[in-house]
Order: sequence, then structure tokens, then C-alpha cells
Amino acid sequence: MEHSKDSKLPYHHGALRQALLEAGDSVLRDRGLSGFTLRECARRAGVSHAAPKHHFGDVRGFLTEIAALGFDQLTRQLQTQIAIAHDLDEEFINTTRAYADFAGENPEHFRIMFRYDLLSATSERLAQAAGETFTVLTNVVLRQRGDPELLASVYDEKVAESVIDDIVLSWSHIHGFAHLKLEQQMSMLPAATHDDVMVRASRRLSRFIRSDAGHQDEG
Amino acid sequence: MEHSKDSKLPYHHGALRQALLEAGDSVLRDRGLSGFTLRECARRAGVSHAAPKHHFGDVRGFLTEIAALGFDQLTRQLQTQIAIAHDLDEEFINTTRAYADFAGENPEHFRIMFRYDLLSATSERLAQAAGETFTVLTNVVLRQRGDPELLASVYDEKVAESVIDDIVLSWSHIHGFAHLKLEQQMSMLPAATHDDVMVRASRRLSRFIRSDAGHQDEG
DNA sequence: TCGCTAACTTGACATTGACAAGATGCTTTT
DNA sequence: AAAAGCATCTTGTCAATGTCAAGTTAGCGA
Repeated sequence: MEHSKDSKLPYHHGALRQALLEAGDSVLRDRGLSGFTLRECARRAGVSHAAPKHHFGDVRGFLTEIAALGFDQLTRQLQTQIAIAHDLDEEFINTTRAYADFAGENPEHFRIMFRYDLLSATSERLAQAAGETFTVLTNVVLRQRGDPELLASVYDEKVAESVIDDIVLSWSHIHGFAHLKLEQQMSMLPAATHDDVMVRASRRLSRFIRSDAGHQDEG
Repeated sequence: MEHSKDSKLPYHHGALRQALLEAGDSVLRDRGLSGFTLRECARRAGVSHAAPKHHFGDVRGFLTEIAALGFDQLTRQLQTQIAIAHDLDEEFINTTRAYADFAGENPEHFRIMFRYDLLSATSERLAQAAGETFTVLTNVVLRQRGDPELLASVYDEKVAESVIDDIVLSWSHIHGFAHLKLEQQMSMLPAATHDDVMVRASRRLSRFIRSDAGHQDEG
């Protein structure tokens, strides 16, 4: 069940799925989403042009898996940066920075992850991965509020309205900053100041959320 | 210099550019960005497949003009909704809603407008159009602060740091909400409550900005 | 009236996603 | 161990696309 890994590729590749995903990353890296083609991925993986079909079905299936992997990685990077924060201000700032850095370092992944029309709406895999990112972000907000954290994923009937408000407020801020920066909409600001502005904005928002927690009910 | 407008199309179309843009809208409407092709636009405009070249050069040129028109329309819709607001809370809320509504009603335009990699980075036309949207949004923030408004576009050396902070904070909120909603990332919230959440979040942010204006200097 | 040139057409080419049919070789069953 | 079964991969094909080159049409100015 184990192919020789040191010599020529076996005719049945053995790890084509993984190889195709890595090829996909490389294609995205130097040709972008608009230059992404299944055939180029196959070429770089050293297989025939129709080989991807069996593993991903079609382009949508391929992109859906790439997006899911993107959410996986974003989740990890968020967790890492959250873990090293010393206080709630820093945690919120680090979250925003990690989110924006992920977008900046993986622009094509980020673009794919937030292109609902390109992805499989029924993919349990993708929903799971995106749900975990959401959970991490939600827990950042819950800690700001001093509320108990979520263990598993997502929306719970019991979640108070003000929690939802804080999540939407925070996530919109975090995502909006990352997206606008990625798509060069903040080009009128000197690039060197992007991080400074983000730090000040995130700190203010973080403090506002804490000071205004339970602004209309008792989560 | 004026072609007959009531009868058959002249062989030199006479208004091909406009016709192609309208065809482009229609293609985007029912095939989406990923199904957008120059040839289909040409087909719907009733011209040959290479006709678009003379007017837009290539796909990038076409999309750049579409994006610019999108910013034009977004600017107008923002101005309209801003004009009918009765107070600063409502103005901020209306701005957020108008921005999100534009995205919801013109999803493909919105996607194109914020795809830096697809657009012509050197287009003066696009920069102008995006700059006007930015100016409108900036003025919303300046009014919140009670500061004098911008007349022409964009970044001025004299703009204080805290103004930049408020703009980034506001724009990130407005854009992030619209984008996340458009790309179905708020699907765990009942759709009926999206507007309610947005209203509460926007009002809180609006009031926070006003209460915290000049938080570290005197713009 | 005679070019001149912008506006459009026709034709061609390499490339793509998808599908069908065939080849290959691992696995499992007997 | 032999055979059947099946996942995996290849080859070939098709319509469609973006772009370019070359040709055609017609409005406009000299």
C-alpha cells in the first residue's frame, strides 16, 4: 500500500490528490486565480490533463478543496497569533493582523475563499473549515466580553443578540480591513502606515466592545 | 454624424461601446463573472466576436470600464441615501445599507470592482470613479466628526491621523459587512435579521466615532 | 472627388473544461 | 493463487474562448 517514494513515479501516482493541490497552490502563486486552469495543475503534477477529474470532479470541486484548506490555514494562523497575546487589546489586534496577513500572503486563496459563486455550496468539508474559522473569531469576541467560549461550531439558539452584534461588528472590521487592503483600496494611505492605522482602529474597537458589552441585554 | 436610431442597425453600429456595456451587464446578470466572455457580449450586442477589441482592447479593459461604472453607480446610490437621512446616526446607517444593497443587487459588479488583479492599475478613469466613492464615504466620516468636508478627491497631506483612523474604521465596517453578507458568510444568522444587526452595529459605531472624535489629536 | 482612417468582420490558432472510452494495476474474493 | 472488480489514470475529442492578423466598409476631411 506504500509506493516507493524515492524513485520514479508509479503509473498510479499514489498521491495525486496531494500533488495536485500543491500544483494548484503553485499555479495560483504565479498565475493568479484568473490564470488558474486544471490542465496547468495536471501538467505541474506530471499527469494527464484529465487526471484531476477523478479526485475533484470539476473546477468547482477543486477550488472548494483549495478554499477549505485556506480556511484551515487561516484558522491555524489566527490561533497562533491569538495564543501569544498578553491582553485583550493585543489579542484583538493580533487577530486583525493575522487575518490581514493571511490575505496578503495568500491573496488568491483569500479571493477563492470568499467567492461563494465559485464554490460548492453543499460541501460539508468547506462548511466545516469555514465554521472553525468562524468559531475562532467568535471566541475572540466572547473573550472580549468575558463570556464563556464556544467549543464546537457556530450559531447557537441561545446566543444573545448583543453577542451577534459584537461578532458582526468585529468580523466586519477584521474582514473589511483585510479585503480593502488586499484589493489596493487603501492605496492613498502610505503603505508603511497600514499597520499603525489597523492597530489603532483595532484597539479602539476592542475597547469599545469591552466597555459597551451587553449594550442592550445580558448575553 | 447621427445614425438613424429607429431602424435597423447601421453597419457601423454607431453606439457599440454603449451597447457592449449593456450586453456586459446582461451577461454578468445571468452568467456571473465566471461566465463572462467577450464573445457572448459581442453576440448580445449583435456584432462580431472581435468587435469589442476596438473599444476596450481586451478583457481587462472591458472589466475596468465596468468596474468604473460600478463605482459611479455606487457613488450615486450612496449620495441618494445619505441625502435623505435626518441625523448622523441615520446617515451612517443609510450609508452602510446602501453599500450593502449595492453589493446585493449588483453582486458581479461588486466582485469586479474589488478585484485588483483583474483591473487596469493605470486606468485614470477607474481611479477617478473609485476616488469619488471614497470621497463620499470620507465625507460621511467627516460629518460624524463635525469636520469640514472634502470637495474633490482623496487623501490630503493635512488630514489628521485620527481622521484616517476613523475612515479606516468606518470603511472597513461598511465594506466588510457588505462583502461578508454577499459571499454568504453570515448564513448562520437568519437572513431576516441581517438588516437589524447591521443597523445596531452601524449605530453603535457611528456614536462611538462621534463620542471618540479626535481621540488623540485635533484633526 | 479622393483618400484616410476609424469601425467592424472574417479567419485562424493555441488553450481550456468536460466528456467518453480505453488502459493499468491494486485489492479482494474465492 | 487466480480471477474478478474497481479505483486510478490516459488518450482522444468537442465546442468555446481570447487574441491576433488581415481584410472590408463607410463616414469625414482635404
